[in-house]
Amino acid sequence: MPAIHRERVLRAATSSFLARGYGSSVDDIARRAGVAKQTVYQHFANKDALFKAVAGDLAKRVLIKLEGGDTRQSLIRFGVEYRKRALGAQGIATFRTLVPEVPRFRAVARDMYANSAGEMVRRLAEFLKVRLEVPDPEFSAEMLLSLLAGLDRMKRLFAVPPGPETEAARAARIVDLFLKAHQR
Amino acid sequence: MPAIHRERVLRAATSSFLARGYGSSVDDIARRAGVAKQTVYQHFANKDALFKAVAGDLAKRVLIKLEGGDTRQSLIRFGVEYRKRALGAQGIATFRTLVPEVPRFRAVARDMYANSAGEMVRRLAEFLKVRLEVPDPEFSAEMLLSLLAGLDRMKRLFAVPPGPETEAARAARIVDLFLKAHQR
DNA sequence: CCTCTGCTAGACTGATCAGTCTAGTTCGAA
DNA sequence: TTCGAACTAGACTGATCAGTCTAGCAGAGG
Repeated sequence: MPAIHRERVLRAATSSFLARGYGSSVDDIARRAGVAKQTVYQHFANKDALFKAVAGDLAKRVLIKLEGGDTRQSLIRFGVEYRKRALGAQGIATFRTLVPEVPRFRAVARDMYANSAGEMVRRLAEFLKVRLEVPDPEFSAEMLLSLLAGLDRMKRLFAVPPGPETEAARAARIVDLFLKAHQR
Repeated sequence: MPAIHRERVLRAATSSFLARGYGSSVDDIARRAGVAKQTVYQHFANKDALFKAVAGDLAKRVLIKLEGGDTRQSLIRFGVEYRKRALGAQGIATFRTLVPEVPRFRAVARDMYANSAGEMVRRLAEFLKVRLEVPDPEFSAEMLLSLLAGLDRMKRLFAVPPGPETEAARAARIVDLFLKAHQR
């Protein structure tokens, strides 16, 4: 089943689901895509299948590369970028859309975690193992990600306005705390 | 408007919302409460009002006291308890229920944050100020809470099975990392 | 005994929505 | 030119649900 409008439907579904959660209607998605409702069903068996396709796409948008150079500077750059994805409007909307539906899509949800945060842990652990010779790199990686997007994500999720600190300053402070905890 | 069955309705609504999110029906809530639908509407103007009442109650269930004694031991006890509330089945269900509805209840959501995580930050900051003479107690408190329930909450939310480490061991490890970062 | 309040059962309205169906149109390839 | 695949508009079915309405019951205070 070759498909001309599949991509168009997928993009529309993504923005519709992000805006209104799983509850957004197939009619709305078709309208946004500028496509007949029937066309949606030509490409996806049902709403659940469409949602899974969207969710799979969304998961991969968090991924970031860790670059070389000075360790502290690399981690700060990484921190700023990670926070931008995880705490930005789209990251938060993704969260709101996916989290409540996890119980109905457990397997997909686990895959999504593995492809996003899980993959970040792996990359970061590798970096820390080489740079800091940490005894348990995976644990340390998880702790750094927790510091970068723990309570701050909660604040965004609960509509709490952010403090005055710049993103760069906050990332630097967090990285410094993390590095201090890993001094010999 | 004195009210015999108000409490009963509220409890039923809590478990219904936790189980199926805001989408659970008023009929279901009435059935769980063993009460006529009309009775629900005698106590709450509409579904939104009922949801807000439930949400307000749920928020306060995270609160924990910090006890005296050895600093490290106090923090570990606190950590274990906090993780139990934040990462336990009910804490996760609460999260799933509230997070997607925040955009429709921004003011309530902010209050809920202030009464739960926000209040924990205040108490913890006070404790750290006295015990560790930390320069920015609020920042440190936020970082400890992030370490305790950052990525691990994500894992629970995305149905990732937890590792083999016991809760006590993990809390201790996290507290030790936190304390190391705050040595003079 | 009477009345008022909180309650009950359950029918009903109007809206939304997933998914189906009909009856076509468009266009490229054979 | 004919065929078929991908598409269109829009009507339709059946289900769910918030919220209203009717009619009536139970029991406590006066």
